[in-house]
Amino acid sequence: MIEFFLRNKGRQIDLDSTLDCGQTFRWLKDGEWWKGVVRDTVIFLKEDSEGIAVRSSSESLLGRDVHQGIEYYLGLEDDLHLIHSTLERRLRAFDLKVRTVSEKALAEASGLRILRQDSFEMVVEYILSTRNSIPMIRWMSDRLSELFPENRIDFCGESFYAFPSLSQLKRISQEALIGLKIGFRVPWLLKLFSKIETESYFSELSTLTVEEKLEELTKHDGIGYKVGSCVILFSYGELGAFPVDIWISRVMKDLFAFCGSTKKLMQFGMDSFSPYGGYYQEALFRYYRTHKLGRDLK
DNA sequence: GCCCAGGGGTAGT
DNA sequence: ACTACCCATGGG
Repeated sequence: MIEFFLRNKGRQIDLDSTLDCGQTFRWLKDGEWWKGVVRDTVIFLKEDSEGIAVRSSSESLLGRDVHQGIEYYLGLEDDLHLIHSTLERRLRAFDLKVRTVSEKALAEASGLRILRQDSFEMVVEYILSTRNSIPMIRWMSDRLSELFPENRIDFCGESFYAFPSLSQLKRISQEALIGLKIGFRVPWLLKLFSKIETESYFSELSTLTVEEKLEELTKHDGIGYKVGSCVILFSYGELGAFPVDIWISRVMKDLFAFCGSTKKLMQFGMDSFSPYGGYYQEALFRYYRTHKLGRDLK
């Protein structure tokens, strides 16, 4: 076991809002510790005012030293001061209600960071997210991982499962997926698993522009603008991506009196809050959900 | 652009 | 028990 302490050094992070805001599905809080699997490494995180205590099952993470791997994964390299001040500048173009609500939302999300997750895992999990709740997405994703005993990692007396690779999922049967209550999403996943040749297909998309990434991802069944922009934001660190779900479309109507298709709302968000629309979107999403606002809108 | 199926868990009443 | 609601997409 590797154990170390990651000092804040002025970089704020709030693990609760970062790991429980809908951008990631498999992290669980157990007492004071957040427990999760990043690729094939089990990570435990515990936060205090000085920084984050880290326990890791491996010395390396994402092809780097685990210290640097964690900093990358948690988005600690993002300059939150710059991001928030840029967003506040963009917000000056709007009226007092927009600015007031947005500033509250941003203040409450002051330690929320965008993660850099695995692109293949994000694609599969966000296809599963279609018309689904976060606990069910977590359940499906965990059961899917447990189908592969070779993915088990024992750490600190508990068992964890790494998310399956594409080559593993190519071997999975339609019946097995149906058994995981994946329902109408099964044909989308089967088509994806058979069509894509190597997992590097997804990581290679990182060199494309946001528009090109969206165009490529939405070629696949089960990936529309919402799922595609989530993958782009949460795995490629495209901080301008602006996923539009039911909550964000309520926000757009409530704050901006803006109605329209997912694509139009997404484009409005990307254009208006460039290059950090993703951070603004997460703050609004969290604010409206935690305060249960806008539910009487459509 | 509009409408609708797809399935099951769960929180609120 | 019953209802409304889930971080939508694809096809008609």
